[in-house]
Parts: sequence; structure tokens; C-alpha cells
Amino acid sequence: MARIPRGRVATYGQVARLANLPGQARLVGYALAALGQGSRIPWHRVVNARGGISLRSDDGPAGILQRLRLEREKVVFDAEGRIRLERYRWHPRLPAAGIRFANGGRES
DNA sequence: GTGATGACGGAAT
DNA sequence: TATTCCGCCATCA
Repeated sequence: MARIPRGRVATYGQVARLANLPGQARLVGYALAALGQGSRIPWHRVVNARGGISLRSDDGPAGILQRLRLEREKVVFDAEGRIRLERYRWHPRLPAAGIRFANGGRES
């Protein structure tokens, strides 16, 4: 996820596949929920397969914050709160095998 | 040990 | 395009 460039997004399922965990999209969400506030991981660049923001406990400002952070990166939401994946989806160059952890695994 | 739940995905309808 | 349904599995009560 740290490789996702500014202004681009990836879906939960996409991240799961890159992590060599095909079909385990829910675990990606589960992992994100465990991130601390000080995490340097760009969690706001991960959206669901419909291009929407997924937050169960969106009582707080988290959901709004994700949208604001993305809009600050020039990502546009439509009237239904969704973005065009065909336009903003990130297309990684290297296969999953080429991934290297730049933080020594401290975020996991 | 068991059942419910959840930052989801995808096929079927 | 929208809904419904089922698979997925780490956690937790």
C-alpha cells in the first residue's frame, strides 16, 4: 500500500492479490482497522470495488477524512460519493514477488 | 468449541 | 445498474 502513488487508488481485493492473498479482501480491511493514527501508510488510497469509501464505524470523521484526503490529491467524487476506478485505479508495474518492505515490517 | 461479525469481492439475479 | 447471496478467515464473546 505504501507504493500507491498520490492521486491513485487501489481496491481492497487488489491489495490482497498484491500481498499474495487472493480473495482475502476482508483481511485487508481488518489490517487497516488495526493501523494506528501515526501510521505512514496511505490508508486513504484504498477503496472498495465500487469506488466507494468503506467504513463501518463512520460515526467519526474517518470517512470524511478519507474523502478529503483523496480530494486533496485531485481525486473527484461523483454525486453518489464514488470515484471512477477506470480513471484513478493504480496499475502496479512489478509483480507481487518484487515487493520489498521498506519499513522492516514495523507497520504489520 | 461455537457462532457472530466485519475498512470486501464477485457471480447470479 | 442495483440487490442478493455466498465465500472468505481473524477475532471475540
